[in-house]
Amino acid sequence: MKPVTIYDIAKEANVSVATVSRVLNNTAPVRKSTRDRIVEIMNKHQFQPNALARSLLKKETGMLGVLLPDITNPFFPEVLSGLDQAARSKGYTYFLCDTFSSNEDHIDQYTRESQYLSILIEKQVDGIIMIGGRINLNRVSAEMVGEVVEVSKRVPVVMINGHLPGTSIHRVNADERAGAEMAVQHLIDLGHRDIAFIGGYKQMSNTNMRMQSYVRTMTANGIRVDERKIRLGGFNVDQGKSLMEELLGLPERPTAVFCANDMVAIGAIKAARKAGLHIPDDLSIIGFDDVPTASSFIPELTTVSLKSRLLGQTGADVLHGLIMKSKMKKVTVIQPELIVRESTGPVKVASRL
Amino acid sequence: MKPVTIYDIAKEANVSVATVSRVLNNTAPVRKSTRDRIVEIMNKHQFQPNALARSLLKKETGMLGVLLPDITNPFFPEVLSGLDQAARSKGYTYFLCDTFSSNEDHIDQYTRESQYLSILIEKQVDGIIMIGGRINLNRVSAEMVGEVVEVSKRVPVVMINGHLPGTSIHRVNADERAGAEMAVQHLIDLGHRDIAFIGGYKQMSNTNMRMQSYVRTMTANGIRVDERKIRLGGFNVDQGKSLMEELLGLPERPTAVFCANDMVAIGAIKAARKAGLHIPDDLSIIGFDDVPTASSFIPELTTVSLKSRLLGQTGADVLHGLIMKSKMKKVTVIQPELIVRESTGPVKVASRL
DNA sequence: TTTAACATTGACAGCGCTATCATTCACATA
DNA sequence: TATGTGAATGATAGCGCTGTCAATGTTAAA
Repeated sequence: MKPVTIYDIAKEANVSVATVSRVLNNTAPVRKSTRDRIVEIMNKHQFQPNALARSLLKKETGMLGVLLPDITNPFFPEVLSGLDQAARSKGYTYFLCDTFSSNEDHIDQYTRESQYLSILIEKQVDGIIMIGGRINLNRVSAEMVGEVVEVSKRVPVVMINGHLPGTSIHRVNADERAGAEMAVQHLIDLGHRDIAFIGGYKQMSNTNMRMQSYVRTMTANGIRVDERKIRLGGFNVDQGKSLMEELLGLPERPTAVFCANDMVAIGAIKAARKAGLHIPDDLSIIGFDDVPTASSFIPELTTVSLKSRLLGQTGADVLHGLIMKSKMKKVTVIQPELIVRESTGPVKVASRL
Repeated sequence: MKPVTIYDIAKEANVSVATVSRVLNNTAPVRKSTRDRIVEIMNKHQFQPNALARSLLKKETGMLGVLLPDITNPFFPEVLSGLDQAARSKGYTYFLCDTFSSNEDHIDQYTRESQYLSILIEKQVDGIIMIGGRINLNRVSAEMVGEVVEVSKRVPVVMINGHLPGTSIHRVNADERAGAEMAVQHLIDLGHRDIAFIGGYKQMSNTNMRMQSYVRTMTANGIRVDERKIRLGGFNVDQGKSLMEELLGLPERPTAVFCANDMVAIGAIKAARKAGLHIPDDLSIIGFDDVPTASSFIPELTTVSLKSRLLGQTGADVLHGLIMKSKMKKVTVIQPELIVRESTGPVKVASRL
C-alpha cells in the first residue's frame, strides 16, 4: 500500500499539484469550492505531506539536534524539559543524542560527540544545542574545538553550561561563581568558619569555578582555607561518601561542607550519618544543582538551584533567534538561586567536640 | 556559502555523479585511483551527503520517534538510556517527544500525543516507540485507539509498558503482576500480615495490576485484606506523604506498606519519620520501579526493579525487527526483580504498640 | 588474435514537494 | 464593447541523491 502523494490528491480532484500545494500551505488564494473538494479528498485518504520532500526544497527541516552527556543524570532531564517546551512552542522537533551514558561500546564521549555532529549535519537539522557541564578542559583538544567550530559554520550552535575556549560560539551559562558564593556565604552567615569543599574534578571548568569561588568567598570573609579540606574526586553518591569519610578522618573535622553537586552531598550525608553525626546539628551540608531528588531527600537538601529548566528554555530561545538570523548576545548568564532547606543550620560550638 | 553537493564533487573530479554516489555507498566497484581522487576532494570540502535527498529516494530515514509522558520522571530516562543504546547500535537516531511535562500550554497528553504522531509520520520516521505507564483507561477513547492503529498501519509501532486494548500493536511489558507479588510476598515472608497498599490511580492499568496482585497474594497467603488500608491517589512524593498520613491516622496502623512506586514510598517514609517512626524497625516500606534515587535514599529503598533499561533496549530491538519485516512476538514480557535494601525488615511484635 | 566476461563509468529518470512564470477567467470600469 | 485587474489555476523546473540501463574499457581464456 503506497502512501498517497499530492499527485494522487491532485488527480482525484482534477487539479494540478500546484493547487494542492496551495491549499496545503495556504500560499495563494484557491476558490472555496476547489479547496473544500481537495481538503475532503485529503481527509478521505488521511494524506500527510512528506516533510523530507518539502525540506529538501525549502532548506529548513524544523529539526534540531540536542547533545547531552547522560540523560540518566537527573540534571539533564530538567534542562531538557525547559528546552523541549521552548522548542516545541516554536515548532521544532529534536533528535536526542546521548553522548556518554550506556557506554557499552567503549567509545568515549568526544568521539561520540563528533559522530553525532556529523549525523546531525547530514540530517540537515536547523540548529544544534550542546548541553555541557562535563567539558573536560584537558581533553578538549584543538581538534575537537575545531570540529565544533566547523559545524557552527554550517548550522547555528548554542552551548548550554559549556564553553569552548577560543571560540565565539553562542552560549547560555549558569553563573557558577555567583552560585558558589551564595552557598559559601550562606554557611558563613550561619556562623561556620571551618568549611570544606568536596567533589568534582580538577580538570573540569565547572569544578574549578565552584572551587575558586569558594576560596574567594572564604578569603573575602577573612577566613583562611585549609588545603586539606578541599577534596576533589567525583560527582556521584559513592564518591561523595568516600570523600566525606576522608574528611571525617581528619584530626579536626569541619562544621560545614560545600559539595560540588547534590549527589556528592547525598553521599556526604550518608557517610556522616553512618559516623553517627546528625545533620544539620553536628554538620551542615550544602549541595549544588537542585536536582529534584534534593527536595525529597531526608533531610531535604539545602542547595543552589541552577535554574535548569530556564537554562534549557533560554538555550532554545537563543538557538531559535540564531536560526532566524537575529542578532543574539554571545553569552547569556542565568542567575542561580540559593534554596535553603534542612541540611544546613547554625553552627554549634559543641559540635566540634 | 552554499553547501557542496555530489555535483560539485563530481565536476571537480571529472566524473559523473553516479560515480561519486558509488564511492559514497560502496555500491559498485570504482577504480582505486578514481576513488582516491574523489575521496580526497570530498575531504577537502568536508562534504556531507544530504540525508533528506537520500531518504526521499530510499524510503528509509534511520529516524525513530520516541513518545513518553514526562522525561522529568526518573523512570523514563532509565528506559530511554537502554533504548538509546540499542537504537544507536543499529544506526538509528530518534526524535524525543515529551507528551506531558512542562505542560504550560494546557494541552493534554492525548492531544499532544496525536500531534506528535502526525509530525512523526510526516517526517517519515522508520518506526515509533510509545513508552506508557500512564495510559489512563478511562481516557483511552475509541478515537485515540483508532488513531494509533491507523499510524501503525503506516509505520511499525511498539509500546513499552502500555497497551491499547483491542489492538494488536506490538508491546514489551514488565510483568507488573509478578513484580507486585514479589513485593508483597517479601513482606509476608518477613512476618508481616498487616500490609497496606498506597499510591497510584484507580483508572490506570498499572495501578490496577499492582493492586490486584497485592490482593491476590494476600489472599493466597490466607490474609484478609482490609479495605481501609488500600489508599490510591497519586504517584509523587507529596501524595505519598499524605496517603501515609491517612494510614497513620487509622486506629491500627499497618506494619508494612507496599507503595505504588518509589516516589510514593519516599513520601511515605517522610511522613512516617515525622510521626516518630523508625524505618524499618517500626514500619517496613517497599517501593516499586527501582528509580536511581531509591538506592541513594536514606534508608535505601527496598523495591522491585522493572528492569527499565532492559525494557527500553528490548523495545528498540523489537521495533528494529519490525522495521526489518521480521516476524516478532506480539508481546514480550520482562521479569522484574526484587531488590532488598534497608527499608524493609522483619515485623516486631512491639511495633504495633 | 578474437571474444566473452567483467570492471568501470556515464546518462538520466524520478523520489514528493514548492516556487516561479505563464495562462486563463471573471468582473468592473471606462 | 474594449480593457484592465486581480483571482484561480496549470505547467514545469528543480532540491540532492540513488537506481537502472547502456556504453565503454580491459583482461583472460579460446
